[in-house]
Amino acid sequence: MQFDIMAKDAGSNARAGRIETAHGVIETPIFMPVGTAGTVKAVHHKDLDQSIKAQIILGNTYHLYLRPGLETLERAGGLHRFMNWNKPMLTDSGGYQVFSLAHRRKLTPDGVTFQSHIDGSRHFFSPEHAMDIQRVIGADIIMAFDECTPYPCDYQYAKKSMDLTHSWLKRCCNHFDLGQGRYGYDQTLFPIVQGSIYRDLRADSARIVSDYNCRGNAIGGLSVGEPIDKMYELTELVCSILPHEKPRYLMGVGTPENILESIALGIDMFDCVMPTRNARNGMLFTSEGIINIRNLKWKNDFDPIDPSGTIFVDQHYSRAYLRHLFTANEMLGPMIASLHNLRFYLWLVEQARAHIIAGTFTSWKKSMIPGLTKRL
RNA sequence: GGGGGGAUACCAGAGCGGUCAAAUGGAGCAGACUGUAAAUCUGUUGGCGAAGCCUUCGGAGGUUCGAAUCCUUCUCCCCCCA
Repeated sequence: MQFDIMAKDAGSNARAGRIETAHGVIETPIFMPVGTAGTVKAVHHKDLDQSIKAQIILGNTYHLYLRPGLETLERAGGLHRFMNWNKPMLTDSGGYQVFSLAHRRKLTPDGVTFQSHIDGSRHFFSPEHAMDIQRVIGADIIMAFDECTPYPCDYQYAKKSMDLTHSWLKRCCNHFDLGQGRYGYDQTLFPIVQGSIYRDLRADSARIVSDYNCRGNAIGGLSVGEPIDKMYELTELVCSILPHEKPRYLMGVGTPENILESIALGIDMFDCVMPTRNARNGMLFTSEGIINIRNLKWKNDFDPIDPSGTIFVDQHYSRAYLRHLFTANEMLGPMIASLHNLRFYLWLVEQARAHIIAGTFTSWKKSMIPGLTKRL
């Protein structure tokens, strides 16, 4: 994997770059649709590729390990071939499940025992195991196994959690270096900065992570309920410490506004379930404002879903029709909304990139924010 | 023609003398959702309001301190036998 910075914004820390992987190029800043279980929910790969223009998608170690399981993934020749997605892919390590499935896992210095949300069976994940599983899945970029620190969190626990993540990072790197890609192409490991909302912890973590000299770095443990200003403050701090010549990935973020603000702070990569999950729940993001398509006000609105939208569904279907699909619980509704939201997110980062290159990013961002946060 | 059952909020449907503005579903309306246990979850649905007050359980009348609940009658619906 290689990263090149093509342009830097004058008025902020935003940059436009290019990541080259074995499965193709990613132009940054980029948003990565989340495909937890080997599918970006409700979206065909053809649409993901040609209409949404996704450049890289996510998979999840924990979910794929449980289903379909390693044997099937290995026999298939890895997740790329299993799901027939030939572009770049990234897998999360299961570190987020340490947080989101906190009530059904047991954490020890050695690793985490999860109780499956599917059948209740118990499975032990160590940092080494997380590396092995991600080797079998075969994503181009894989993530270190961490504890996504919960919020709120007192200083003592935040420190302990961060130290644990660091000790696991060492084990991840050691184990990762011993292995190799099993399908004939290289994989890259990204470490993850933790430290909750504490500036000194975040700074320590950023320095420690930087020292591993990986080819890209991630910031985790944010957007877990802390005030948004805190998230920006800590992102800015961590970006100032992480190496500038390597891609920075802000995990789990966020709203369209969060993404533009974080690009300005120096983030290159994002992922979030928001465009897909919220789409399935009837929320559409547009440059003019946020639409809750189930609301009565759209019942007889026969205008296109998003007149300035850049995917076929935006002009092809009316708001009234989409509302009808949601009201009637028709599966086409969530499908259309998912196509719309993902294209909007990809369009947004494409625009950000173009404006960084053109030198107009800061003013463009300022002009965009009101429309991104307004409720229609 | 004879016998029986029933009418409850938008719909379906509990309740069968005070703890009932009335269970529970559905539908409706609104909100939430940030490295996906999520096509999920939460709130709300007689009227005005902060507690509280006011009008409701097919219509009319009655019994009672008190009625959605008991009695009389009217209207309408369903079932069975001829």
